[in-house]
Amino acid sequence: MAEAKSKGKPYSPKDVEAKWFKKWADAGVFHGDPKTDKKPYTIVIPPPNVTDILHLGHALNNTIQDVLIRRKRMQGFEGEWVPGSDHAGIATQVIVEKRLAKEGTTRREMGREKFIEHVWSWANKNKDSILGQLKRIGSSCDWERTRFTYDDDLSNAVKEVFLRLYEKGLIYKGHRIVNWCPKDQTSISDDEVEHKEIDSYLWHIRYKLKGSDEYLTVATTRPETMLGDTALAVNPSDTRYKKLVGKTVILPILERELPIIADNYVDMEFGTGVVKVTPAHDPNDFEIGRRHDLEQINIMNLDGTLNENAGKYKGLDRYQGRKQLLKDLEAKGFLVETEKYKLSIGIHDRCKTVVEPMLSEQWFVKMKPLAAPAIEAVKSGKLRFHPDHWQKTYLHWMENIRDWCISRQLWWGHRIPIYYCQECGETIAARSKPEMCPSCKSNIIIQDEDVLDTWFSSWLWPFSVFGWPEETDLLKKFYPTNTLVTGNEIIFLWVARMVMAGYEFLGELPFKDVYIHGTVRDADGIKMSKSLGNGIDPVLIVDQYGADALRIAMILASPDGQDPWIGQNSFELGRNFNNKIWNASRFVMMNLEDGQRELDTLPKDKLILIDKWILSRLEKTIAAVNKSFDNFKLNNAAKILYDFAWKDFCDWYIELIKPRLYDGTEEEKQTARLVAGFVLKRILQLLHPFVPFITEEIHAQLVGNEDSSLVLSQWPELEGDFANDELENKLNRIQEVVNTIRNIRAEMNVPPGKKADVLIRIEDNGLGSVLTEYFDYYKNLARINNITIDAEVKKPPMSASAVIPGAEIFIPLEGLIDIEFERKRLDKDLNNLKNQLEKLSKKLANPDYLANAPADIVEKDRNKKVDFETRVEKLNQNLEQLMNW
RNA sequence: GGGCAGUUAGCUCAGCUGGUUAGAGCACCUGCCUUACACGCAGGGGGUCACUGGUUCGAAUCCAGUACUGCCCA
Repeated sequence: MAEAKSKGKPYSPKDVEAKWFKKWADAGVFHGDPKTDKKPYTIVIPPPNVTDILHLGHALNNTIQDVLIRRKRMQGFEGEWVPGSDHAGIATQVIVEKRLAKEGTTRREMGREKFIEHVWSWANKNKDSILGQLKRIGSSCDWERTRFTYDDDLSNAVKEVFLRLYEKGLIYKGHRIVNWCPKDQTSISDDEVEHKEIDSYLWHIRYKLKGSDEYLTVATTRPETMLGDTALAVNPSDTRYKKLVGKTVILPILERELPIIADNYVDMEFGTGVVKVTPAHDPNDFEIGRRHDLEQINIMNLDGTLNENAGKYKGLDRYQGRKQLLKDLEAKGFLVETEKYKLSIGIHDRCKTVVEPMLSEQWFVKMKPLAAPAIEAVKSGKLRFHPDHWQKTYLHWMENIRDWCISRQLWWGHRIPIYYCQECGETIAARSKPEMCPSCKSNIIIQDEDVLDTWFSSWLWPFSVFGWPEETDLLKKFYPTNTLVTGNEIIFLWVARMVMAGYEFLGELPFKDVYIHGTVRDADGIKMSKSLGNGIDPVLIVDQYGADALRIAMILASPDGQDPWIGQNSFELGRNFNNKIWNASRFVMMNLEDGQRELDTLPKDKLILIDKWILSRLEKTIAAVNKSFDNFKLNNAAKILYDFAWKDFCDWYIELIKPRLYDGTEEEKQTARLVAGFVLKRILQLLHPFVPFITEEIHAQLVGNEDSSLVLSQWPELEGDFANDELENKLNRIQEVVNTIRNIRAEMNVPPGKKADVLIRIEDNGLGSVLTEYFDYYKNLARINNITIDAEVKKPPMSASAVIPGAEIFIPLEGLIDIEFERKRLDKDLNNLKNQLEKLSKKLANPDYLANAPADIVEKDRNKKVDFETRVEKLNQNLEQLMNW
């Protein structure tokens, strides 16, 4: 098999991209100037975790930010896009610990200081990789202002915030049931717990009533916690158990005595209506315990094994203990039933360990007071989500906000700025370690061992990156930021908290628009992530297809707020598009004489229909693209440009100007060149935010000057007087004729090399004159030899025909025509038309329709009907004639 | 259990405030290396718009309900 040959050379992104990124960086065009008079447009990057390198999900996130800010720079804004990364407390520590385990050591063996050093080197390595990846996809960040959530100045902000909230009484330390991860041995916040439904059991266990042979049966999903039971509870209005309240039961195995109490929390319908109460191991039981002043018995060690309170089960892991306990219960006749049950369990989102509700002393932030302005911001429309339905999610969370557990029993993170006097027990909040205790003057002072939740630094990101709490120039110029671009999974964890922090510490919201994009999935619809192993490194795609291909493909594949499915051929689409633009530009440049670099001038009095048409299309395209941007519909904007560039400009305009460029007069040539250059330049500008490298390269070649950059050029303006429907319609008629002839030729198998004669019988004089006037321009598109356009045209024998609105087209095909085939073709058209006509006739015969529908719609349908009727008639005639051949 | 999305061609998706002959890309079929582009050009096949009701002269589009899918919260 002969290999398909390619004549031209396809666009090769490699050198172009490296060259331009360096030029931009050297010129400092991404470095926002706080002293400028220009209006700022600020974005802070959602700092990627240093746990790992980036995948395509991040590529989408950052491409969107880049597209937005590049356009704004072109519109004359001072752009400032702050890049950086997040130390990602637990996540990073977990990963480093895993690696240590492989090397046969642990962090405890290593010690705090050495371990932290270790994590730093890991973090630094990934930080560099991440920034490198961002650069490779073309991110126009301010690389001189890269930040890390664990940097000194950002840590300063964290301390400041903690102390302010502490002084305000919004941070408190409390004994609470928290989500405990036995594997990482730290508390985690509610928002770090994933809920999952699993198949489990409901165990029915009976407790003996003291001084009686009666038993009470309790149903539980976590039988091992019974070792910490301190009561049984029933609903006070449950008549079944009313008389038992106040009595005592004997806890099986451990044989402790437990009171029977009444509490409204108990659901009479669930299980037997009797519940065991374990205040130290369940949040609801904790509350019951508080109300009834019950003892709290902790039966578990921090690693999830059972402690001395568990009696003979001491030392067993929680699940081993459960197994053993159930065996014993069964042996002694306490286990009365094992029922299959669907259970929802909490899992630590970072390490996937089942979370244990555990009583412990932790630091919390009171959230209610912080939420109020953050709710108001959305309700009043100052803060907008795109797509806007996400505001419902945000508001629901905000309105049901719970206190935030911020302490973590980790080493990697901001140490809590709280000190304890070892002599008198005084708690001291301070920026640094106090010399002596303010109350007893002791100098034996130690700092709280715990660190802060990683989000306690992230929620300050929009201002901590600019040096807050210092009142820096940067802060004044670039805060509040404009747009936050992120995924929906961190609306609570991050977005909502940033809004609260913005209002609390700066008195102003941190951003005005929140653009929520979908989560990238692979070709099988599986969410892309490094831990699942289906995460693709964007750099691999850049190497293969180019950054521009990656970018435009990701945008085109990302429906509005929905999850995009990204497979290999997604990127081919982008590469092909870039290649198309490249070649179209090469064509235009080939035809622009070397000295002729005028891209902003139009010879308005020399324009012909074709030129006016593309300018009209251009103007409408600019308007539509702007509208899409304003509504944060980037996918739509990209699609509009894709279609305009490929279909209108390449497929039609370029083809339609070839006759002028090849055979026209000097003036005609010049007009075509000027318009082509004018439109091409604007295509490049409009596309530049999406595909910055290739557009910059073409533009430089076009103007013959590598210093003239698109980055700070103007975003195309509407000229205002080009858009013209009537004129577009005229060109559409020409396109229809060309399409129809092409169709006939293809269906009748006319060889492409053979030019045909065409006869057109026109009814509509307007159409006739357009077709006549522009024949020279479109004749090659339809491969026409001679044309006859006249109202009196007679259908030649042995010709194929087609009927379009206002005209009939005949192509004599002596020797080529297959009459049977032609009959079938016409039949198909005829049937199609007849169906349409029938529907339309019914509609127009309906008096209700005529009475209610707007006049212009009815008028349109009437015209359509007339057109259908004449076309049916003509098709019939043509069919009849076929019979006579 | 509550909430939020979604269900349109084999696949991934457009289709705005109801009136189009329901579109695109990929895949598929046919013909073409036509001096910008085979990463291309031209043509073609393919959809009872999840289902059931309702509103309306008219519904892929609005309303209600049902089913299924995904996500979030409890």
